[in-house]
Amino acid sequence: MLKGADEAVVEQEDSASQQGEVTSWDINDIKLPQDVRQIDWFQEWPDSYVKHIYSSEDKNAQRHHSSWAMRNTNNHNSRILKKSCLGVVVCGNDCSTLDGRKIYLRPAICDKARQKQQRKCCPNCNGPLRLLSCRGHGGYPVTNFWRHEGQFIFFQSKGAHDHPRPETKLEAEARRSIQKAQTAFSTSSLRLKTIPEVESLTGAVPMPEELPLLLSKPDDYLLPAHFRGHLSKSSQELTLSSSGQPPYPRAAGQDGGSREELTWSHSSSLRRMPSTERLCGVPAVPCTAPSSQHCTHLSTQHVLPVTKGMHGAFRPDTGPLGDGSCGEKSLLTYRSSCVSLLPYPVAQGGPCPMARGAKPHSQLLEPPRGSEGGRAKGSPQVGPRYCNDDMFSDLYPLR
DNA sequence: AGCTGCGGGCCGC
DNA sequence: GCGGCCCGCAGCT
Repeated sequence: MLKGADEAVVEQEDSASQQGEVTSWDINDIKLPQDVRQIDWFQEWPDSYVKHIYSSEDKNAQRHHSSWAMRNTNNHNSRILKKSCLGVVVCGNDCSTLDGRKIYLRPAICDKARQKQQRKCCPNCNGPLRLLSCRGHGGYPVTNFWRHEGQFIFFQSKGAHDHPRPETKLEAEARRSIQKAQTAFSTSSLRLKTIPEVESLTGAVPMPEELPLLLSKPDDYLLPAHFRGHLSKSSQELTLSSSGQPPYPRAAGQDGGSREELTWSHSSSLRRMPSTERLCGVPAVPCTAPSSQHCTHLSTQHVLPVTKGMHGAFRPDTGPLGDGSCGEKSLLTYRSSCVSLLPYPVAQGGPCPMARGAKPHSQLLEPPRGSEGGRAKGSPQVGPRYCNDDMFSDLYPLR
């Protein structure tokens, strides 16, 4: 089914792939290549017909993470894990926030949770929510395949997402946490209205650091160990939450470079706007009395300077060359639908503009040294080909 | 509560 | 047979 189309695109992808790199494999092959010269940095937003080879040490790959909302699909093959895209939850009213952003929520993975989610209202206008299904693979959802083989984890994507990017998992979790916290807060506020302690909370609506949110699981999206060490816990959390949006432009042709992205991938632009517009048009949670104050707090509180080596958290922390600093300072903020990114320096030809489809500059991703030939001592001591995804996220126009 | 992986089963092609 | 999908279960966070 659809094999003709698949193969055609795969061929295209292959031809655009790295020089000499073996990408002729298919996830269904009985034998997958083990003479891999170069493994990839974890791709948070794989799109189009792409293949990646990750280190088996890569925690994100181990967990089969994706920032797309992918659900497990039974393909009756225990060796190959298959996942299909759930699309994105949009506002049924197609509302826009004050700053023109659209609502792109992450569909819950669990069926029941998703149904429940769709009964909820748009956090912006309280209108109905609508699930925009993914039809990027011949009318069917885009599918991702994962297969562990030897010291590598093979990834293959089939189909090009025909919908905007949803929030990342972390953003969705954070939003839920905020929602819970606010609910709890409003409840306790009512109850404790006259109790002095409450004042410690006020000033405020729960400040981000007061919220039980933001990824208390440091390795949820993993940072290189060296980077982790440089952050306070809260900073880590914030940084991790920013993982989906590395401060680097995405190389043209990344992940097979679907052109469609240019037209629909505006969700990325949700995540960033000038600091002067940092007010929030999108409450992180449905607010009966929307308060941009909350969001302002969030957006300002979640700013942190990020130093060298940070390309988003999707870098193998234990994988080969987890280092690979590209040396750039960035300002990341937590970017829920409510919170925005500061306009950190967008890499223009940034330090890590690498993508399989963007052949040039491969030296940038080469291991600092001693990696000639891509391997050492028989192990895949090679530099992942990417720093990360999203390189052009800033360029996507709002719908 | 929600995410994730697994596997049985059904359906259409 | 293959691919898509639904469902329930179990483990985990």
